Amino acid sequence: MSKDRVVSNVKDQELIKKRRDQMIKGAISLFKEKGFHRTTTREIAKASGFSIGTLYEYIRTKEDILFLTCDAINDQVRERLENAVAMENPSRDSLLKVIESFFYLMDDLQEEILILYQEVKSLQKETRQYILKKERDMVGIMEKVILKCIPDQVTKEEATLLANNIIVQGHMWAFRRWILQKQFSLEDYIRLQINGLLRVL
Amino acid sequence: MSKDRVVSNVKDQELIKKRRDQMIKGAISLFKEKGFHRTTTREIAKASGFSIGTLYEYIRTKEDILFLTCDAINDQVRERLENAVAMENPSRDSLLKVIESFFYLMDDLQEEILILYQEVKSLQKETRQYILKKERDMVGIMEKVILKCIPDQVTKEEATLLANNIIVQGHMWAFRRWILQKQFSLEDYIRLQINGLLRVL
Amino acid sequence: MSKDRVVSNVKDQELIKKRRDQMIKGAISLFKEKGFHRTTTREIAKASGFSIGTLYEYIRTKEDILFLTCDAINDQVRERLENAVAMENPSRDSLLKVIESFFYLMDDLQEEILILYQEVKSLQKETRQYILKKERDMVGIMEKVILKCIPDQVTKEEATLLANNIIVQGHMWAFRRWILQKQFSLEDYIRLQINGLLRVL
Amino acid sequence: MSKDRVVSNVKDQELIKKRRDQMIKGAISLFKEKGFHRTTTREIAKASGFSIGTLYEYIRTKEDILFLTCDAINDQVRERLENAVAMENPSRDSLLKVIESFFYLMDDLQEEILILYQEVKSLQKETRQYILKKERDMVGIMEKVILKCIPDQVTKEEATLLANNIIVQGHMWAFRRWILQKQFSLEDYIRLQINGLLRVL
DNA sequence: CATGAATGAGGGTTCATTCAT
DNA sequence: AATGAATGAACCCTCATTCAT
Repeated sequence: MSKDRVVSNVKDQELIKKRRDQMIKGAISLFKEKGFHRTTTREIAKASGFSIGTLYEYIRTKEDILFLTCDAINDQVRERLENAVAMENPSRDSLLKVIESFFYLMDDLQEEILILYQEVKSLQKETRQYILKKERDMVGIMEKVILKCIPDQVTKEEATLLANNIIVQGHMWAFRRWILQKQFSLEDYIRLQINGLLRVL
Repeated sequence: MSKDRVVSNVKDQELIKKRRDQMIKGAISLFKEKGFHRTTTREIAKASGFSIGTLYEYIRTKEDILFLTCDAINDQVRERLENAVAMENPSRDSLLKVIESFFYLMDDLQEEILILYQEVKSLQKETRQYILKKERDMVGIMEKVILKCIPDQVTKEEATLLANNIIVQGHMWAFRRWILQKQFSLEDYIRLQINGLLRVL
Repeated sequence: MSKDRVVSNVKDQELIKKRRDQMIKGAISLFKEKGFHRTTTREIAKASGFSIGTLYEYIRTKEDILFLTCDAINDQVRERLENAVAMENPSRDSLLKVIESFFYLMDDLQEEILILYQEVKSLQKETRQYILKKERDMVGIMEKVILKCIPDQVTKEEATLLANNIIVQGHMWAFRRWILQKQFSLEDYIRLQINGLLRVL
Repeated sequence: MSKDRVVSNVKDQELIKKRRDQMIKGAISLFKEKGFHRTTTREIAKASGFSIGTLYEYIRTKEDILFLTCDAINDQVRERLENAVAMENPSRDSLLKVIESFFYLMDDLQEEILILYQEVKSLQKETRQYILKKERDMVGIMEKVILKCIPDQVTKEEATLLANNIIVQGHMWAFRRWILQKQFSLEDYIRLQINGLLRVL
């Protein structure tokens, strides 16, 4: 399990999950507000509803919190993307539906996406690569959907790039909101981007 | 002048420019390596070739260094983009040339782009907005090129989005290199992205 | 409570009192020796018997220490003055006794008085005024004693000035000791000053 | 000469005097505002109208400035007191005139007196004693006036104490202005204090 | 398991002083 | 004699982490 990368003094696995969920929730809201480096472990403990001592019963270092947080965000995105994918049968139209869902998802998780973009670099190499691996998996999912839905229109290579493009177009709604969300409504943004993609597909 | 947002004790304007250039150079190389927060002012001073006391003769706070650095990166990108733009007469082909140049430019300034993506959020609101304004200007340049080169193919709205897409496609070559640069050579990446855009244009 | 003007991370109120008492004791001995500005927080921590980190668990800024110190000195003087006052019934003689006690008290707290004279100005305006208010209260006590003991010999105005004179005559034994204590023994000083006052009273 | 206690690189004695006068003027206005420790040498240089480099041509250390300043204040007080004394022939009345003049003088030099009270302690032992010696001389002057004017009413001892009392009553108009000047006009203060003294004399 | 007081390395910043020009 | 850029020791304060209770 991915969470086993973080060591805890506590044995009770259920409790670990419960406490870490509290922790992640607190951390996300703080990281949104002030970023990882400007957030103190004391603040995270407080936002999580327990003491600094207790916090350290469930992690080893502050970086562990960042890892758990990034991982949780990743999982959330992935799960919801997989749900969207599962609902559709392969067809050009369903691909568009998936893309649309993904854009809505990104709108929903804007701040979380921002955290990923800005803080992953603070993870140690090994942990960072673990997170990036998951992101790669996400691209893989999108790529597979593309290849399944429009096998004749794209090469493998093109599908890979397309998957990346689509995902980054979702992300950019979050990380470039200071420019995009001033000029486009979410619906316009989705319509226009899908329009652009349509000509390609 | 943009640099006047940062106060210096030293009066000699030329010297200020010289020292700040040293500073920016040192800071960029350190920020690349360990990010803004993990870099100490002492390290920056050393990398710049002078003492910590001297460093603080040319800035007021550590954040000033980040601002100067981001601003310098921005200027560099902008200048080179403007050069590329200036070389071409308006035509569909020349638009492609500009895009290509931009992608090469992004390849060249990968690490600098990464700094922008990851550290701008550490600036104070006002300063951050100053930097973002410049980024908006950059989009404006690209948008204008599009509208000049292919006025009949795109609406104003589409041009705006296209400009953003192109720029972010350039950026992603930098910030997603862990995935893209494993699967594509720069030339392939450019070719494929431009191919995709061709169908749109 | 006056001490609540200073914020602490620690919750245990008794511990706060204990640690701050250690702190004040250490600070006084250092301020006596080298003054507020030449004393470092590390020295205060050391003199208090704990680490710099612990020091800052009980205060927010170095100035807080000065405030706590001044306030503690003030309280000490006041308490002992009130004790002296409480022991006497109103009469001309008892007024003299109170004055005498006050002079002995000043001899006892010479160095502390010096700290007040020299460092209060380093407090922020608001805090300084809080301390000065307490000093005004002290004058009020003395004034009341005068008015009670010799109501027929002095107007309200004269009592006010007299109270101030007496208090400053006490203080000057401390802050002019380099001249007074070379020429007078404490007993002589008290005798002579009271003699002078006698003619007035 | 007292000023020779401070070493200068510059030879021209007149220039030294001129520059140091500028310096003292600047320093006094800054010390009034923020005290010795919170004033930087750069600020003093600027307020004096020359560069930090020039400042250090005329002194050796920051403390030298404090010394020169205290000494200048002392001299000013002394000179004006001596003038007042010189104008009178010995008599009980002229003593009162001198005292009155002294009080007016203290009102005039309030802030300067405050500087003396709060900053002299920052001088090195030897220098401090030099300043205190001058203050002792001032007491001597007052004492002599008393003994000359009312030789039959006071013993030598009483005269000494009286001189100190008068001087401190003058000073307290400055250092306790936060309480006295709220309740008394200068004229009332002088009248009342002299009234008190009258009964003694 | 939970708590929170204690720790001290380390960070940003200041400023008296020097010295080459 | 005047200048002001350069220096670095030293200061205040923070905060991740530990550990006794």
